[in-house]
Amino acid sequence: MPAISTRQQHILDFLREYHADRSYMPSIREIQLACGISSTSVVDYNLRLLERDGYIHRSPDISRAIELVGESEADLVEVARIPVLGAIAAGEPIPVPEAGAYADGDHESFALPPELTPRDPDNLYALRVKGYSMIDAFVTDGDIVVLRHTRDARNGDMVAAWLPMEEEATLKHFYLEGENVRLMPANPAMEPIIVSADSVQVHGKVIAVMRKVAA
Amino acid sequence: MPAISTRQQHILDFLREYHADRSYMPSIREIQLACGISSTSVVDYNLRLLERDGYIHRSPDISRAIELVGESEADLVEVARIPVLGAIAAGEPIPVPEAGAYADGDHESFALPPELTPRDPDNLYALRVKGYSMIDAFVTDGDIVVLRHTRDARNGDMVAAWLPMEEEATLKHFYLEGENVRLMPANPAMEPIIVSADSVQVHGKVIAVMRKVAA
DNA sequence: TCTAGTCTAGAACGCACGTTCTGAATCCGG
DNA sequence: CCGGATTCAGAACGTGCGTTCTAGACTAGA
Repeated sequence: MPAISTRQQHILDFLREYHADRSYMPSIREIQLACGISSTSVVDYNLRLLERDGYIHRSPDISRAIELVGESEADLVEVARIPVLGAIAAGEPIPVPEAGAYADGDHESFALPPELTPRDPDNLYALRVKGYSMIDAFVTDGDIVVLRHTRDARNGDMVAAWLPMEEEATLKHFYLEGENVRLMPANPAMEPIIVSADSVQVHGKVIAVMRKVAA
Repeated sequence: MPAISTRQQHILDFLREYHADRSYMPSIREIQLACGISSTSVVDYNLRLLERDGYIHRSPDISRAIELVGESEADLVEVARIPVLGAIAAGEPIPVPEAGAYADGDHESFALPPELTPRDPDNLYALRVKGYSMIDAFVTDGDIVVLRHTRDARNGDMVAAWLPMEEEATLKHFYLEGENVRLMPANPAMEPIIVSADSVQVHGKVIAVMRKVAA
């Protein structure tokens, strides 16, 4: 990447700033005005140099057809926004997603990285873990668990379940065995729980877990 | 959001497709051609309706100044791309980031969500956890740990450390106490390790942990 | 059937804007 | 000191492109 004059740097900065507000690019004359340049030909001249050096790309005879190559455009990734519906703790009922809670900004939201996003990013929501009751699932206080809202789990899925009898929320692997449900901790050293199928409320499948340790 | 005619839907689709290739918007006449419309005034008419209904935003008298409101533009988030340098396991040395390994695509990369991104996203890298030796840090096989490469940790930081004497890699909270270093498991039920300061290689601070449980 | 509303056409207008031409500073190695 | 490369100015040209005017086609309700 060749060196760059201060005037060219000034133009590049203005392009970025302008594009951040509107989503289109400035005209030659707007660049001229903003950068205090006395002639459109000078703007054109410097834009040619910027294109030759690979900083921008232009399409001839087309208004505002300047593209910033690489940089910001490549770091932009489409992510799924997931609402954080509340907290999940051992002794408290699990917050239930109301209809229409997924789309809009009533709740704090969280951007799931593409690597963790399922093919079908619908019906996803997140809960903030409160307390240390779920360490057997390698989940601790402050973690964010991402769930898919569904009532039917398949064997082996990790689910968020509410046990009405025990009044307890938990994260366990789910196995349906006849009339009963076996809830297996992820940590094999812990004991499984076996309850009747109708005394388990499956709230969703666990898709991902994320934890911020430090800044 | 009011209903939308097929012609307007056609125009919206073309706007998205066009903007995906180039990063600017088509002119009225290009829309006319692409959508098989016989007059520029019809394009203008439908664009007015689309703006009235909140699908797009236009700036008068400015070429190609159509903005798609909400949707894709809002779901695009700037994320930090972090290289996954390798695996971290109990008995294997921790991979060391070589100079220049951060920027480019020699390695698999991972997009850290903005909520977990520190103010200063430099010197970050990620390791994939192999095995079950770090469950005392609530980290299990397959997890991704995000680290900041630094040799000096402050007390209380969770660090990735290599113990040459024991030939062991571990994730522990770091406390410097005189000549010694106390390494505390995140799980208070486990016992701390105390070693001399010069027999600990701190490889980095743990920034975040993420885990994909299911699709 | 009349009429108001919506949608479509064709054409022309006029500014917006990329481009180009000429010429003058400024910089630099020989 | 000099001749080429680089950068800057001013002006004019030609077209890209948003806008507007007029009017016809099609629907739906009175």
